[in-house]
Amino acid sequence: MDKANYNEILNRFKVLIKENGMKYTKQREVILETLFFSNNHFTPESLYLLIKDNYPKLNIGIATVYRTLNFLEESELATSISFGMHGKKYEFGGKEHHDHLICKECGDIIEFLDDIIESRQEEIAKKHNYKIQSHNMQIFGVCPKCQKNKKFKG
Amino acid sequence: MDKANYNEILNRFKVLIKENGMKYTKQREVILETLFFSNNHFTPESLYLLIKDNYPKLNIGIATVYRTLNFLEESELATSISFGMHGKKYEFGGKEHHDHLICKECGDIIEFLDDIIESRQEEIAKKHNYKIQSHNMQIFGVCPKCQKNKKFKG
DNA sequence: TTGCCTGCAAATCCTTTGCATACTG
DNA sequence: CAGTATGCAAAGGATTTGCAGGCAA
Repeated sequence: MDKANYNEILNRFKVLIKENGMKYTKQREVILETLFFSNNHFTPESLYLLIKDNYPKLNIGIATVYRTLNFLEESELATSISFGMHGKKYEFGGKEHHDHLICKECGDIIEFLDDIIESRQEEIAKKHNYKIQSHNMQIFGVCPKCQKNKKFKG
Repeated sequence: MDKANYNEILNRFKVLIKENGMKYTKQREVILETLFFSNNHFTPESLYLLIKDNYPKLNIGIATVYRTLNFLEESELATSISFGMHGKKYEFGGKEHHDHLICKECGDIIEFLDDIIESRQEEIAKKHNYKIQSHNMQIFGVCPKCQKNKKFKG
């Protein structure tokens, strides 16, 4: 399932690369692949480290990760969220839109989608004559796990 | 009106300063004052430049602006929002909670508050057993002014 | 073979820190 | 007068850029 889905994404990626007069490289492929399959939120550095781990034979530098993430974001194959504390994180961008519930203690992230909030947002933008492009909402709190830990600590 | 309000804030600020064994300085006062009265969203640098402009006799360094903004934010007298493009911005924090509608072209910001969204957020956090602390929502779009400009350009 | 990509290291940007001096209380 | 705050400049951390060699087309 995921696999089939991925091939579609990979094709879109290849087309984008060709359209931009760029070249298809192993590094670029691996970055997209990791974003897609790990289904996680990465800082450029954490993504870089994971790739080094998973593909020990592949030579990769962090500059390439930055460069590729920027390209992927422009192409809407990656999305970034920036939240105060834990820096800017990227995730695969081809998923359905969703928002984030973030633990301020451990940085853990839960994704959610709420139709009511979505439609209110549209209305608010319309009310102010803004042409809505995207939006981005984060709820910050303490996750159940960290609430427990805090209790034990004091 | 604002003036009376400001005195209250200023008192709170002075108390905070005393409580923390800190000292009341002109620089700190001017930073709070500017945040309060300009009712605007500032990067540390833009705030710094405005103050230099408005108080030519006052000697102020950007390090002090950073230091004071950090203190104000901890004390909840300033709030920051970070949105991808236009960096991290601070605003006076004593206002009622609100969210932001941001123009991606010119960085213009409209504040809004929507009760329905607010209550949905509480419910979502509760559903996931998160202890909610804060949240932060940005809608990105193009403001009416920039929509017009775009038309003329192309 | 051409010219884009890469890793590396240097450069840049933003923010914080160390230090000597200035000022508050 | 003691001890904090300041401005400046240097240090730090994150991201971008320049370059010489490597690889895709």
